[in-house]
Amino acid sequence: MLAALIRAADFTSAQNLHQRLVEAGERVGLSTVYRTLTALADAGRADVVREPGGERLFRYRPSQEHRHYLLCRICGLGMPVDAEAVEVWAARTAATSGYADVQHTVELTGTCPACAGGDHSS
Amino acid sequence: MLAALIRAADFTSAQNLHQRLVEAGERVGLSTVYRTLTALADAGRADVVREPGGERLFRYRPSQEHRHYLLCRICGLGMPVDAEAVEVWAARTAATSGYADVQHTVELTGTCPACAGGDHSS
DNA sequence: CACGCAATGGTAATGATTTTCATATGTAGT
DNA sequence: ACTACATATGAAAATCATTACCATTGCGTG
Repeated sequence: MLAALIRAADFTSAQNLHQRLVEAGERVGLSTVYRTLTALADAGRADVVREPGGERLFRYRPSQEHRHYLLCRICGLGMPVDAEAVEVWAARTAATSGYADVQHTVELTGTCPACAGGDHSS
Repeated sequence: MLAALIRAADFTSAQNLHQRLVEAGERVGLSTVYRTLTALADAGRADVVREPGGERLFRYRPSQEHRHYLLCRICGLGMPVDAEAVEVWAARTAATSGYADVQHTVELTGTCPACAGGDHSS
């Protein structure tokens, strides 16, 4: 199942992943998918973003570092972005705000070149 | 009902707002609350953030500009932050990414001075 | 082999949001 | 003033992802 998530290589919802596994013949329960995904996220080996609809999307992360992504609103293609500036800004804001233990969530969404310039209308 | 949202002065969930209205004697349906809140958000007169639990929180915004907030994880107190750096970064990232129509979501969460240094343990 | 223990999977419960639909409210036209 | 039509409203039902339960399975140990 970890294999499946890695194979997905992009942001996937628990529902979607489960469905794909079942269709692939894997005998796995929705509960287990959620459990594994949540565990992965807790362990810091998966990134989580929240879809407008409220659904949570997971993506396997081989490395240890904190990442941010730019997701295509049409096809869902996710692209890691360099968020150094945001990290710095977040740290500074945290420091000057008086708030403690500040965490941040940054999500970019757009239309990827393929979908944008694209001919999805033809 | 708009009055109630303004009176709240801080991030409030639709459910919460509705409950408060009903308790205040206002005869209003949950549907209307959602409708109004969504309309406000669409019209750009309300900010929306998403709670970890998946709940949507709304906050009235008098001004027209795009804002970002730092929310206290304990008491929910929201504090507008200067996100100029993020805006710039987002714009630049949008430009270099090849993605079109890039939007961004930035949420900071932390523990506000009152809750942090606080004596919530005594 | 019996026992315990943690992981699993199916199902029911939860909770927020959306949809539906019949009703009330209001407006314009006659 | 009265009817016709559009719009906003509220109650309840439908939806959907996620979580909680619980009986069952698989496995290692005594």
